[in-house]
Amino acid sequence: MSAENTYTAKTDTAAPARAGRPTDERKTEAIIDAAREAFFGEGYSAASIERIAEHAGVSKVTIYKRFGDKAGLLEALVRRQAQNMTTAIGDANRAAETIEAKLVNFGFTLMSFLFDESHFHFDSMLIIERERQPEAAQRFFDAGPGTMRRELTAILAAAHKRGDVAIAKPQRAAEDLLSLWKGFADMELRFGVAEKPSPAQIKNHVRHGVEVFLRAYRAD
Amino acid sequence: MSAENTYTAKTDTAAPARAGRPTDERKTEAIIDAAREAFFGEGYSAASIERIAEHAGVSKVTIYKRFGDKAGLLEALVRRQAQNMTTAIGDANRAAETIEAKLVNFGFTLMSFLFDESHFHFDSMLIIERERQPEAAQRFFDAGPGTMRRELTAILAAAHKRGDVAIAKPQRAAEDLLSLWKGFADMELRFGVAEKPSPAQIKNHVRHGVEVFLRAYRAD
DNA sequence: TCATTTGTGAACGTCAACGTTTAGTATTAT
DNA sequence: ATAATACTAAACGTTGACGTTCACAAATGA
Repeated sequence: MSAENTYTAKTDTAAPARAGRPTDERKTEAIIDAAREAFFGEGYSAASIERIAEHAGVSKVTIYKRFGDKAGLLEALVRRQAQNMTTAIGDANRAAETIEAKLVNFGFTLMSFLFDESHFHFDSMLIIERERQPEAAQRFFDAGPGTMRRELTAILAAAHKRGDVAIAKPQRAAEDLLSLWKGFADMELRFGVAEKPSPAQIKNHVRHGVEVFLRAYRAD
Repeated sequence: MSAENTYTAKTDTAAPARAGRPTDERKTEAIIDAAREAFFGEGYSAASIERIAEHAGVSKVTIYKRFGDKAGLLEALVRRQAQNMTTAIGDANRAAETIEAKLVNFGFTLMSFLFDESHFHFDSMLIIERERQPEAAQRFFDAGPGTMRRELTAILAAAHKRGDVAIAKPQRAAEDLLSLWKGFADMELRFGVAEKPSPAQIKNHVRHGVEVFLRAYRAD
C-alpha cells in the first residue's frame, strides 16, 4: 500500500535499504505456488499447511509470519489469482480486424489461462468455501468472471453499434458466449482426459463457440 | 443385490418377515439427506460424520453400521444422486410436438433438478474429490451428465433426420446446448442470489438457451 | 418369555492439523 | 563486532474428527 518499495529489472529482491536480513521474496512466491497446487488439488479443508510448507521448501512458521493463518493464505492466493486473471484479460483485449477475430482472440487468451491454471478446481473450491470467506470470494468473482463479462459485453455492444451483429442484450449475449466456451472445458474435465488440451485444441474449442454464437447473433 | 426385499406402495418399511428388530428405512433416508446437505454445503473433508448424525437425528454408530465409513457414505450418496438424476431425465424425455417444445421440456426438467438439488456444489465437490473415489465419481458422471448428453444427442440426431435442424455433429451440438443451459446457472451462482430461481425464471433461462441454439442450428 | 436384531449414548484411543513457542542460525546495515 | 531482522527445526498444547467398544434400551419373531 505504501510507496517504500524499490524495484529492479529482475525478480531479484530489491535493496530494502534498511534493517537486518531482507525478506526473501522468492519464498513468498514458492508458498503461493504450493498453496495454489494444494488448494486447487485437494480443496481448502483437505489441504494442510504443513504439506504446503514442505512442498514450498519453507518453514511452517514463515507461512504464519507472512499470511497470519490458513484463511489469510487463501485470501492472498485469491488476490493473486484475480490479479493474474485481470492482466491476462487485458492482454486479450488487443485490436483485431473482424469481430470474429476479436472474439476468437479474447476467448483463446481467456481459455488458455483457465486451462493453464487448473482454474476449475479453484472455481469449485471457492464456491464451496465462499461461506467461510465471502469477501475474498466476492472480490475474486468481481475481478475474474466479472471483468470478463464486462469486457466481453463492451466488445459485443460496440460490434452491435457497428452493425456487425444483432444483439439487443449484450450482457446476456456475453453470458451465452462465455457459457459456450466454459462448457467445453467442463465437459472436457468431466469426461475427458485430465491432461490440459493443446493450444490447437483450445483454439478449436474457442472457434467453434464463436461460430455457433455468430450464427445465432449475426446481423442479417 | 439379492432379491429379499418386499415392497409396499408407500415409503413405509415393508415387513422384513424374519429376525429381530427391523431396520428403520426412514433413518437411512434421513442420513442420506443430512449427508447430502453436509457434503454439498461444506465439501467432503469439511463435513463431519458427527454433525451429520446429529442433524439426521441418528446415532453415529448407526451410520457406521450401514455405510462402513465416510467414503462409503459418500459412495451411497453418489449412487442415490445418480439414480435420482436418471429418473428425472427419464421424465424429461416425454413426447412433445415441435423440436423447440421438446428441447424446452428436456431443459426445464433437467435444470429444475439441478437447481433443486444444489447440484453444482455436488459437482464441484466430486471434481475435487474424484481422486479419492475415482470409480464413484466416474459412475456418477456416466449416470448424470453422460446420460444427459446421450439423450440430448439422440433427440438432436432425430430432429436432424426429420429436417427440423441442420446438425452435422449431434454430440457437439448437445454439448453446446447443455453449456448454454448450465452457463446460466453458473452465472447465477457466482454473481447472483444464492436462492434458487423460481420455475418461471428457470423456464426463461431454458427458453433463451433453446432460442439461441436454434438460431444457430436451424435448418434454412 | 426368550432369542435376535436394531439402535442409542457415552466413553475411548488415535491421529492429523492448526497455530504457538523457543532456542538457535543466517543475512544484512551500521 | 553488534544490533536487527528473517528464517528454521523441533517441540508443544489444543482441538476436532475418525472409527471402535461397551453396556443397555427398543422392537420384533418364535
